[in-house]
Amino acid sequence: MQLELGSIYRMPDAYDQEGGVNQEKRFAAAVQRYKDSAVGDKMNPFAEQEAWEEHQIGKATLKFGSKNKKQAVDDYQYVFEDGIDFIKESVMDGVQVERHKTFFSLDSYICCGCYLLNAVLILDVYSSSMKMHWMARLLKMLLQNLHFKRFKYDVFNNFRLANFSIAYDDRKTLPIYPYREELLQAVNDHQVLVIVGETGSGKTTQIPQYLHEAGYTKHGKVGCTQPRRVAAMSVAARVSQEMGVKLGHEVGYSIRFEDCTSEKTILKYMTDGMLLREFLGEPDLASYSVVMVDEAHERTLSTDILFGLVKDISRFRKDLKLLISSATLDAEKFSDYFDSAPIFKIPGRRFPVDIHFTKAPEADYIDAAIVTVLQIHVTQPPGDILVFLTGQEEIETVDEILKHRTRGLGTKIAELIICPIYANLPTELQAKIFEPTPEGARKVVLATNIAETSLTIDGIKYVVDPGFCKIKSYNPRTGMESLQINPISKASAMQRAGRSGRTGPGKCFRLYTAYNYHHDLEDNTVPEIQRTNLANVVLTLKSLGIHDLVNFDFMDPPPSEAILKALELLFALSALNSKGELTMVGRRMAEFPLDPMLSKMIVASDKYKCSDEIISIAAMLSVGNSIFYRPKDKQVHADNARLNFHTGNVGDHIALLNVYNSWKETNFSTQWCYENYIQVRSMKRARDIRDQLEGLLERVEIEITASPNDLDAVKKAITSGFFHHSARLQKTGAYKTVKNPQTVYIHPSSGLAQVLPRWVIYHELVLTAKEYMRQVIELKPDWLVEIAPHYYKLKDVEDTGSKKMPRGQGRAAMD
DNA sequence: GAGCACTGC
Repeated sequence: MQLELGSIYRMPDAYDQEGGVNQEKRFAAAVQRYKDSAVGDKMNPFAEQEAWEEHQIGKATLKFGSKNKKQAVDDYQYVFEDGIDFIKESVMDGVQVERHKTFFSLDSYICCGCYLLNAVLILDVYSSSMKMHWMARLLKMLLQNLHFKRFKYDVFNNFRLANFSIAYDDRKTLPIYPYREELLQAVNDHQVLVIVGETGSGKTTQIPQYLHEAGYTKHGKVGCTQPRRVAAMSVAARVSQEMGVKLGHEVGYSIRFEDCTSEKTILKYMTDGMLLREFLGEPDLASYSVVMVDEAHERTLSTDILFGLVKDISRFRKDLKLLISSATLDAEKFSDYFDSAPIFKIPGRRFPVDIHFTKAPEADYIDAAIVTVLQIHVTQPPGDILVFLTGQEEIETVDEILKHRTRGLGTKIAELIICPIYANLPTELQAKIFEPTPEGARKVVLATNIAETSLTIDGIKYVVDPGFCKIKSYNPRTGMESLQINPISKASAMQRAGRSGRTGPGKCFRLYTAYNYHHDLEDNTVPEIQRTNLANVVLTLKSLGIHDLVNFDFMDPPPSEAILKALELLFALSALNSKGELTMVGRRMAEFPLDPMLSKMIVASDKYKCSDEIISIAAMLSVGNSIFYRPKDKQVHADNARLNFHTGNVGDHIALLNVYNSWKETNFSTQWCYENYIQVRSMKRARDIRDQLEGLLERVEIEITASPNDLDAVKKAITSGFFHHSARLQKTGAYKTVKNPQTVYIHPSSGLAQVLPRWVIYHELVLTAKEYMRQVIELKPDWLVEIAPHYYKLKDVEDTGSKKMPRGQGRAAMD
């Protein structure tokens, strides 16, 4: 199909008033090149738009009724014998989509154009007529895609140049713009405002600018929090472009490891956790005139704590304006919490999404998902598919089965490109999902929850939602965490469905019945604060001078048992005194952005002269369990590589230290990581954390000292933080925790899993198939009494059962 | 001898 020049040029939005004539010439040249290229004819960048228009026309004539029903049934004629019967139940309406579709089409066109032609030229043509918003999106898309790396520089240059001339006008086309005056009036009249802004409304980028234009930045900053680092960075970058200032000057962002602000900064985007940290240094947020908590509906731990804090300070700082921005579903809850604050609604931009449920419940959602994918592939028009699964293992299984089944069908069906994506997947493999789908093929993205909020994939038209996800929960009684598969909430289901309506009208296939949806799913996911270990939260609040935690004004209070457990722990770590006040130790601990037990371990390392080793261990532990890479087909090699760091049965903490130090010796070599089955990304993170901790040591006046030949010193420092995570070997080969006795096991991935020392200290308890201790070191029982005499008495650690120990066990390296 | 959703400081 030929590219229709006029179809672009007639669109008023794409037309630049002043530069029109020049633009036209340049554009014509670009298009000529496009036509000259061999591949030019193969693409129809506007297919998507045409399909959409067709759909809209169809909608106008068909409307509802029996005719509509019939079509839905026709759509899903079975191709496979065991096909799944879907019923279209509802349509999630798109909002304000009139002309914006143009730009969706344009950027996918340009994307192809960059790839096949000349990035600079095409962008040059469009740069002054294209909406900033799509420009930013496009840029993101280009940078994310490995194929486009070499265009980075040029695109960026054009992007910048383009901005100066068009920034202001473009802002006027966002859906929020007509509400500008009304919004500013509302902010003026009320101290707290709940803003309901759907995706694409422009609230995150525009509201802080409106406030700045209205003079709110004269006496303080406008701060805007985001739940994720990338969001804070990219939004700040966009706003600085729109305002025509350099990033880090008037507009900046602040995230961990990276403070891109200066004294000039008046619009500051940051992660929610970062604002929480700022509270510690500035408990009344005196330097802010407005705080906007964005994406509040996500209810991250930090957001929830921020709510309590900002609500509190708004009582005595009447000049501080609060904006809470959230998705539609729970706006009233936010309003109630903030003393009936008014709700301000702003429409967004999204295409309509048809929602289909299964007629009958599906017993096996994995199988149902596979069948649905194939059904879509065979019966539905082009468009990529996104399948939500719960974890790596499921993704690998579905990947295999899909490959197997499509191979069986041979050339009868079009090519199906399968792309797995989950957070622990190495970055270079993740990039695959952003590659454009070749003509005639269809892409299936198998994703975890990462695709629900954290990353968006263009071109997704169909979403398959089995209705499950893995959720972490915490049992305060046993101190055990578990990661289990749970049904998702309605809010989550809506979010997943919406993922198909980003670049055109979409369809969502839910692998559960409409009855299940309405009757069995919770409205919202239980907020994190109610299912997590609160030790760190309590320490933070205590260091802010908040003493009465049980009566702290949480929007959804955590279980009081969890608070008491946290208080107990902090007392045992001597971070709190018997009156519940912060001690000197506690004050030092609060400086570290770590779990209190890790912080205590660092503070204690001063005494044992091994702070150098301890901060490496703390950094490695806080990266989590994603250090070692263990692909399915090379498990034996990976396990051997891991055991190399464990010679002498030194314990997992020391093994982690060995990993870090070996990596450091290679001058942080990437190659070394590959050779040893270690995740580069995790190691870099560990290095960043370690650097930060090193800086903080100075702040709490702990000298950096190393005791390379005294592992006992290191283990004693660890014990100082983790003494209540002690366990003793039983006759059966299981362990029993010393306080609050329960039966636990060493995790098979531990270097000590075959050794079974008599006494161990563990880093964490995780409930999976069994109650497992993850990251274990051996311990001399007298240390417990020596290090924590207030917690252990001699009788607790008497080795009464030692003679009955099974032969060959309980004799580890330390004898 | 088993299995690590996702963020954030």
